[in-house]
Amino acid sequence: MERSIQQFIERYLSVSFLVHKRGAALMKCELDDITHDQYYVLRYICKRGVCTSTELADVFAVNKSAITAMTNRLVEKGMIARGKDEDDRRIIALSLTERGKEWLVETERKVYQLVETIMTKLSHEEIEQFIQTYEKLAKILQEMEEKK
Amino acid sequence: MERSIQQFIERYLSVSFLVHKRGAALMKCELDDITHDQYYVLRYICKRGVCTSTELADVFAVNKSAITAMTNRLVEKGMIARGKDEDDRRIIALSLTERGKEWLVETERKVYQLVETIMTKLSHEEIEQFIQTYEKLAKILQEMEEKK
DNA sequence: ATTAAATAGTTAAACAATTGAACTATTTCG
DNA sequence: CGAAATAGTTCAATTGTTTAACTATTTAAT
Repeated sequence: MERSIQQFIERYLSVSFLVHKRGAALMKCELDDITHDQYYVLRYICKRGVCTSTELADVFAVNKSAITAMTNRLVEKGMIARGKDEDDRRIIALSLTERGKEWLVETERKVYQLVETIMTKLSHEEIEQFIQTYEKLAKILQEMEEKK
Repeated sequence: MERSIQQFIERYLSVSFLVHKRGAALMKCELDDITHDQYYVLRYICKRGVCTSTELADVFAVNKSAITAMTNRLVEKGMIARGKDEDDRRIIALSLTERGKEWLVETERKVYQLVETIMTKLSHEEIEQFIQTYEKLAKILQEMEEKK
């Protein structure tokens, strides 16, 4: 293995886990009663409008039963609702409740503010480049999973 | 809030969680019997040679009791050992056992190989830039926590 | 048209990661 | 000395996760 690649890997492994952990810890302060993971599920459902357990399991790369447990908690908290699909009665359609929508709008405001205070310490060019590469990585990982 | 910053934040939130989740899922395949989180703790202890619970709790931004639980599991698995500090008898010195060292060497080989197949789809310049920005973020997050 | 296979989701048992509060043991310092 | 600070553990509770077995429904092959 090439020497420089090896150093990249070492640096990447060291830094990526830390940023995720510390980022989650900071974010948690803004997420009253909802966990970090639950926040991302709510975000995803909001963006899609309606979605299924199977889709969530695919996107977040976990088993469907993990999604069942998670959505149970979100239903209990009044953030999402389970609906029916008339075309295929096996399907449960997940969507945000009014309360869920309100909570998310309010929380996004706080989270955006937090992320902004961090991002504005970098130049626009640097952020743009960073996110572009991040998006490439996401695409590569998705393709790798599809191959399996 | 500036329009472009807002878009950056949206893209960053969407992509960062996914890459972490999917990356962890892929990595899991290489980590026989050890979890993703445990792997990073072993890596950290290895890099430091010897370290304490308090240090781990600070670095990974969790409570000390989370570290106690985790190190208990790693001790049970024979990967780390608890030692004594002669100067200060409150301190427990954590270090890798021989078995832990061997496991880590073998696993790093596999993990590096995995990360390499992903990284080599990007240019050296792009990787370098990406990791540099990542390291800046880590530093910013650390400073924010120290202020609190 | 009937039946076998595939798909969507749930349940239950088990484990890992985490928090928070209460606790022990040790050290530091006014 | 005695109070405060520090290092770590314990315990109860919650969350996220996997795996295997399960129900209900749809698709597809003969």
